[in-house]
Amino acid sequence: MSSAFAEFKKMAVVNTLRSCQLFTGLAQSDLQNIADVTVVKSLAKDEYLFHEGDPAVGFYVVQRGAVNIHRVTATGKEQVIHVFRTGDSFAEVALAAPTGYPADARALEDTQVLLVQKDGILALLKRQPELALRMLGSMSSHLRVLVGQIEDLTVKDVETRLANWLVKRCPNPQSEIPVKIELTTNKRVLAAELGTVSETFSRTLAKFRGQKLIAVKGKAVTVLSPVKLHALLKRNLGE
Amino acid sequence: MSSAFAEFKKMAVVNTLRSCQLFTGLAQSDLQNIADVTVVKSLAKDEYLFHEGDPAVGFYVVQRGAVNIHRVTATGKEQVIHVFRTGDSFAEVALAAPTGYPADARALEDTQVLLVQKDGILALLKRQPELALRMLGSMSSHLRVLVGQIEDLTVKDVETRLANWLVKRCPNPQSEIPVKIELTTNKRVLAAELGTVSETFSRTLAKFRGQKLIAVKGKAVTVLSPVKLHALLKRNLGE
DNA sequence: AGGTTTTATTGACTTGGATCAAGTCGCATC
DNA sequence: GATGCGACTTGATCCAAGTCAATAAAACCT
Repeated sequence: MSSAFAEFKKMAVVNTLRSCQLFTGLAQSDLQNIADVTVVKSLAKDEYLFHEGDPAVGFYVVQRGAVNIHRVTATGKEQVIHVFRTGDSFAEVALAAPTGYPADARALEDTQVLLVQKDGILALLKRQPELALRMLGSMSSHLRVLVGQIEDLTVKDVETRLANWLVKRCPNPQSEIPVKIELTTNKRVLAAELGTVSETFSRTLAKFRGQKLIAVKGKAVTVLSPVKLHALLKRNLGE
Repeated sequence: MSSAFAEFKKMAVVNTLRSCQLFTGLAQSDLQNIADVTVVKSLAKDEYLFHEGDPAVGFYVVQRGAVNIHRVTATGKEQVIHVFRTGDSFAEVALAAPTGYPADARALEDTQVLLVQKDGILALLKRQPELALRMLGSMSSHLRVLVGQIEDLTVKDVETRLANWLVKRCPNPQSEIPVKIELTTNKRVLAAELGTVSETFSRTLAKFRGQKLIAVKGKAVTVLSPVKLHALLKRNLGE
């Protein structure tokens, strides 16, 4: 029975792996090989997955929930680097690192992640150069995100960052049709993701509300006119 | 003769590759294979190597000089992401990316770089999984730098960033012995590297000068007491 | 329902650092 | 040595956004 149950669990893992960007298009046999070196981890809300400096045991794929990657400074301030959600992979940096993880990881809600274990996947990579290229690709896209974020934090103001965030979530930024966006986290976390504090976030929402660009009702933000918000964004970036 | 000359050039390339962090410990034959897919590029001061969005033809190793990686915003402001110098590799992101380069690259002085061509190195990586792992390692260290930089930009003020920059350049931060640091670029570029403008940079130097922590004479900055500067740094980070 | 805690909003105040505007120094070229 | 130009310094001003503080509004209990 234990074996049948194990088979079942492995299938579930394979399915999650397949849905992950990093592994799309891989052959079933490859996915099964990866599943063999993978373990499932459950995290309660606010539980830490790892801390900065912890020895790197592998990288992760989010199966359910959300994981906040951040750094804590000596002053106790928390700088959010990224929030990863279902289907995202993170901490690939672990594979190549002689040192530990470069940041902290904490579950924002009840979460399940797959830990793809370092030793196992490294052995696999040696036999599967294609897979190694994929990992390179995944890390490069994370690099891009970071590069973009550095630009964000230094040159754009909060208004621009929020406008950008909202526009990104509109199916068609050229449209006149209102778009309702349901916030998946509380506003303090969202503010941190945008590199600011909740008060400033609140004020900026209020400003947009005053300009009739959005309407807010609890956790639901409605972009009244995507095209107008998009215009404001372009204006802010433009000159 | 042409063949003998080509051999000589290849040897020079191999030597540069070997001195690059990314390739340390590789077998001579591997290096030669890489050299075969590499071309040398010379850049005059201020010449651009590539622009954001340019199709990625490969990644680079600095043989001589310095390359400034930056982004230019719509407003014309330039945010320095990193300055790479002799022996550094950069734009490895090119290998895995379907899109173009994510930033601009410009020579800060007369510079020579090696272009490791995408197609060639990819074919090589497929045959040499070990090499792929090394590249993963290199990218991960870049990722770490970026993560650190995000923290720097958001959490630390200019005074702290400059103190950190200076302390890093002291052989022994605990020492009482003055250390003379020769600036390799003009102060505007240096200010940009630290995420600020030349005026603020100037003021901060002046502040340190007032506290007798440093002495400035042209392009020579002397840290009068590394241990005192280090103490200030710790104090700033501490609380 | 009523009380308690968490989360959001708004106002008043403060500040780091960017920007604008004068200088000043260094040094190359005629 | 004059002149002119870029690099640097210093002063004055302004603004975005963080902090502190006081509600207000939800969410969560028994």
